[in-house]
Amino acid sequence: MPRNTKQRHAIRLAFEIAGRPLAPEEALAAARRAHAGLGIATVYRAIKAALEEGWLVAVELPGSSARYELAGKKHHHHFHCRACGKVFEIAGCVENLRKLIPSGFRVTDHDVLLYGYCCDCAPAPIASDSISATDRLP
Amino acid sequence: MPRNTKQRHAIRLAFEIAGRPLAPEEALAAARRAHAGLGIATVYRAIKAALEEGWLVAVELPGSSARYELAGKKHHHHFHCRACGKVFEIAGCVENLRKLIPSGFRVTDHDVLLYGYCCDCAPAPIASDSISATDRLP
DNA sequence: ATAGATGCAAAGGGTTTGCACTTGA
DNA sequence: TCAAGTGCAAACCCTTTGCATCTAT
Repeated sequence: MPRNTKQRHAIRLAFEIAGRPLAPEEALAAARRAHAGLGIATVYRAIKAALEEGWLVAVELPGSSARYELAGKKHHHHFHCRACGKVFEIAGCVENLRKLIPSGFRVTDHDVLLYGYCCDCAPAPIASDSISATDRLP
Repeated sequence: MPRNTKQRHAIRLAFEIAGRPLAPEEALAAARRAHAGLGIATVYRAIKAALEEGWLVAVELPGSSARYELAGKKHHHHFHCRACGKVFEIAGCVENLRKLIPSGFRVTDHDVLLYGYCCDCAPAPIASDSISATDRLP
C-alpha cells in the first residue's frame, strides 16, 4: 500500500490546488514549491500510482502531452489555450452525439475539445514566440 | 518546388487509397506495396512537405500519434477504434457547442472524438494483447 | 548540372526503468 | 526492520536531422 511521503503529498496538493488538469512538468513545478528537491521521475511514478489508486484521471489531448486531474468530477470536457497551453475544465456536454455514429460501429466513449484563447490570453493573444519560459509548457 | 519521385507518389497513393486518416507507420506499410525500399524518414519528410503544400492535413488524437488525411474535406470529426487502432472519418457535427464556452474565453476551433469499436471489431472486440503485429499501430 | 529527395544512422525530446540509497510504517 | 519510495542516469520510443548519395528536371 502507498506511503505518505512528502513528495507524494506535495504532488497531490499540486493537483488539488490547481483546479485544472496539470501536465507532469506543471505538477513538478507546482509540487517543488512544497518539496524543492523533487525529481520528474517521482512525479511520473506518483501519477501512475494515483491512476491505479483511482484518485487521478488522465486527460489526453491531441498533439500534446497528457494532463491529469482529480477523479470523481461529473461529466465534462476541456478547453486548451493555444497561447499559454493551459487546459481548463468546461462544464456540460453537447447534443446529438448519437446521430454521428456510423452504423456497425459501437461507441463507448467520447471527447469534446475546444481550442482558442483562455480568459487570460484572449484580450491580447500572446505570440507563441513571446511566451515566457515559466509559462511555457511541454 | 517538389519533385515527382516514386517514393512521394507511393506515399500520396497510400493516402488516396486508404480513405481514412493514416499514421506514419501505416502510410509506410501501405506505400511500401508500391515502393519496397521506402524508409520511414522519407515518409515523415513527405508528410511534412505535403502539409506545407496543403494537400494533407494532420489529425491529432489524444494519447496517440498523429494521423494524416487528404485536405479539402468538409467539416467532420473522427472515430478511434480501441481494438485495431484505426481512425475513421465521421460526417457531421454536434450542436450546442457554443453554450459550453466559458465567458471570457475565445474559441477558434473544436474537436469531437468518438471511441469504441469499428465495424470490423465491434462484433467480437479483439483483446489488445491479441492484436497481430501487422495490425498493431504505433 | 544541380537543387531537391532519399536512406541510413545518429540525435532529440518526453516518458519509463534499473539501481543503489533513503524513509515511512 | 525492510519494502515502498526516491533521485539519478541510462534506456526507450517516436520523430527529426546530418550527411553522403542519388535523381528528376
